[in-house]
Amino acid sequence: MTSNGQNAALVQLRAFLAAADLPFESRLPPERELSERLGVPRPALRKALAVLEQEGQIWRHVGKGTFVGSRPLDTHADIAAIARRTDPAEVMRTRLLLEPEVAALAAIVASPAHVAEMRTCIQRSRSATSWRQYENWDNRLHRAIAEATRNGLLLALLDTLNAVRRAVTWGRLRPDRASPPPDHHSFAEHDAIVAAIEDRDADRARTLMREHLEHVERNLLRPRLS
Amino acid sequence: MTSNGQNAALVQLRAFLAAADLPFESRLPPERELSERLGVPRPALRKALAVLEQEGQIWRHVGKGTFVGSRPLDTHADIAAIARRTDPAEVMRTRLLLEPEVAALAAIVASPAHVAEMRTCIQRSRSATSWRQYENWDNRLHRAIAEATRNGLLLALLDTLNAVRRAVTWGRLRPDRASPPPDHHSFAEHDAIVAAIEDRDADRARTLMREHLEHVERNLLRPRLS
DNA sequence: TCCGGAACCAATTTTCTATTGGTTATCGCG
DNA sequence: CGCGATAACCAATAGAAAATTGGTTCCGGA
Repeated sequence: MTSNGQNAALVQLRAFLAAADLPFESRLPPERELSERLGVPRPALRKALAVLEQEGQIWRHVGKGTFVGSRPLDTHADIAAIARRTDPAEVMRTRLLLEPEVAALAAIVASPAHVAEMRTCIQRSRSATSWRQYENWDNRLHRAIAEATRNGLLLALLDTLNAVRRAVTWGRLRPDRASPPPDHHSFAEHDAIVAAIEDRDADRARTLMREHLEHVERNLLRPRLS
Repeated sequence: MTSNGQNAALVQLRAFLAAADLPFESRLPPERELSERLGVPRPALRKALAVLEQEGQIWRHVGKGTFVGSRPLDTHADIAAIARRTDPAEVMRTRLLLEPEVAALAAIVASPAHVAEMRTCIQRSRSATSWRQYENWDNRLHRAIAEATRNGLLLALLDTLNAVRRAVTWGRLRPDRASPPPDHHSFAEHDAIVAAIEDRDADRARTLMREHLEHVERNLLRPRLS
């Protein structure tokens, strides 16, 4: 029992791949054509292909074909598509996971100019005359903290997160009549976070940011009381 | 000059919109059909539509149609654009910020099926016969951990991060001759991380993931010694 | 001069067809 | 019976063709 038809198929397939020396991500012939070219029945060829796929050398997909290399994970960073498959709670949980760490990192590497930018945002948010204005400056503040990390990639990811958040929250906007009360919890919390960053106290910045977002989350669930 | 044909068109269009009471983002009839229904010539209707568009009540696009509400801002995060403005070090710092928290969250909410998936990836990575195969299963493992958080948005962000990482690292691939040695540091570290997740020990999972990535980072800077 | 009508243009969606990996049924051979 | 090859069929995908739609141009008539 040195070789049956199926093992022969695997050997021939390996030989074919070695001989072809295909570049990465390139497509190899469809199964029907390949089975004919190698003189191997399709079921046997499929088993051989399954082995190679298990080994991670190729990947296949119905309607697309068989490709060399590893299956490309979805690179479609389409905001709308993401927003369709998520919800406000998930957005909040993601912010809660990300932003405390961002604040901690900002505390380590932020420059005085960054801190000044944060202070400006806080001041503008305090003098906002509508919820829309307030939210605008609140967003700018959180982005300023992200900028302070001096990590463009991280910033891009947070921008994506924010775009999704806007897309998800779309439609259920606060009535633009009133404005945030002077004792709104966020004001003091924003101050404390920026102070921690200025003090280079990463742990405190992280904790305060987490608590701040938890308060925001609570207000989201029970929005209309002020 | 109380009303000419064009003003009449605007009035009729407003009446139509009020009567229809269309939900947000919904499409209204194409111009040709609408002009016939309202008994208004198309040029006049178009001017009326232009007014409404100027007012921000509707938006239009060739081939798509006319819609109620405000034009959705097309924010498709372009992987290539991000990759151009970053570098491997930044990618690593971002992973170091994100993935420990992801591991901690996974430890809290992962299901046995998720853990089994991780174990499979580890096993496959151990039996890899080339660095490419190893990296493939390493990626799948890290993604399995992200999936275990049951947070689709977080998963999408990590996929974006990975796409950027690939784009940045592109070209400088390890030679595919050798294979990872059996005592490669990642094997034991992967095992420990998944064990911590299975034990629902979030703190341990976070710490182990951070240490693991720090080792990976060190190996990236001084790559060819094994 | 100005507006309505029609034809035309370009971007987009929709529809149809061909392709492709995956599955199932059937037959042949040992 | 068991195993595998052949063929037919299925579902997902890509690609081309056709239809749709907002925008533009041109011309005739009031």
